Amino acid sequence: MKVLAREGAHMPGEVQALPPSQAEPLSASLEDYLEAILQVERSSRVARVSEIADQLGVSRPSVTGALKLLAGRGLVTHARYGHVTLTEEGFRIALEVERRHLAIKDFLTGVLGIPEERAESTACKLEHVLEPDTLAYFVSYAKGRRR
Amino acid sequence: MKVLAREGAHMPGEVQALPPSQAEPLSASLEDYLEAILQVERSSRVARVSEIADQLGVSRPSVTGALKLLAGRGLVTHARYGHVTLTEEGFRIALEVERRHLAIKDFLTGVLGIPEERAESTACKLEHVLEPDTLAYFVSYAKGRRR
DNA sequence: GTAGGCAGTTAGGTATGCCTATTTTAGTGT
DNA sequence: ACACTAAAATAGGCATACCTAACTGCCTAC
Repeated sequence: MKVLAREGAHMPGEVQALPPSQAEPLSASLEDYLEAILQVERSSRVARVSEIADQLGVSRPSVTGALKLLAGRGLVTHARYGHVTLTEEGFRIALEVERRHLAIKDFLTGVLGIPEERAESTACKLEHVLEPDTLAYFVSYAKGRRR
Repeated sequence: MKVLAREGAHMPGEVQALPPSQAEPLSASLEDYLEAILQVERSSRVARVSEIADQLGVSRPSVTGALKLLAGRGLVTHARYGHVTLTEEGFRIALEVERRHLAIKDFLTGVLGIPEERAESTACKLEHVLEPDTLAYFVSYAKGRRR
């Protein structure tokens, strides 16, 4: 019973000189940063490093580092000592992540009856783990049940 | 809207001179190793490093490394160049992990109708993410539905 | 009894993601 | 104008979890 290779596995076979500008899926962590930036933008108009840090419960240097990666992929704009802005593409992805998050949370509260707060934190984790078409099963089950 | 601190966060506040022999929850990865060892033990009587490596799709050195950690926590017995055996405690945990895995898989296939193979790989990921009492909601929902 | 071969270990390295401590910068108040 | 402060960036580290390459030890076949 052979199990699939791990996600994080290091595959030096096909070397990839350039940084993963596009393509290559975002890590769970970077998705979280995008989602957090979206939320901070909404509540504060402009996103600043410290707000993002507070939102995610990480240190500011961690945010700075993540922003560098996201900027490298063209998902955020971020001038030194300046504000953080989602690019069009970054915004699109952030919305997508948020959509998944809400769908999962709805399932957990609506179908399973898990309390709000627990559903929230669980959704945070599930949203990075469920493949899109797997998530679709959750969504359509919830929908069928509502009908 | 403050989010909880990340799981992997480095918390040097309370220093911990000794290695995490007991206490401290196992990482997802180490749980996977325990589960894999259990399965290999069942199919081969004795677990060997290469079988565990094959089972998980990782290299042999990765297994050796993980075994060192698990042995340090008293969860496996592992003589250099010898067989790997789960201790009583390791066995208990491995069973628990497997139980969670199966419960999740049952939910995915039985309730949501997700196909076997996809349910299997999804369960692998969910099993490390769902808190015990959250999992209980999944289980009891499936049960209520069966009735 | 010894030579190979293969399982297993060690050595060393990469990637991610986080941290603290320290420095730099920009904006503000006087 | 300039000093101060608070935010942000660097520098340097640690933990986890992988990898490849190279070495070691065991066991078997001759």
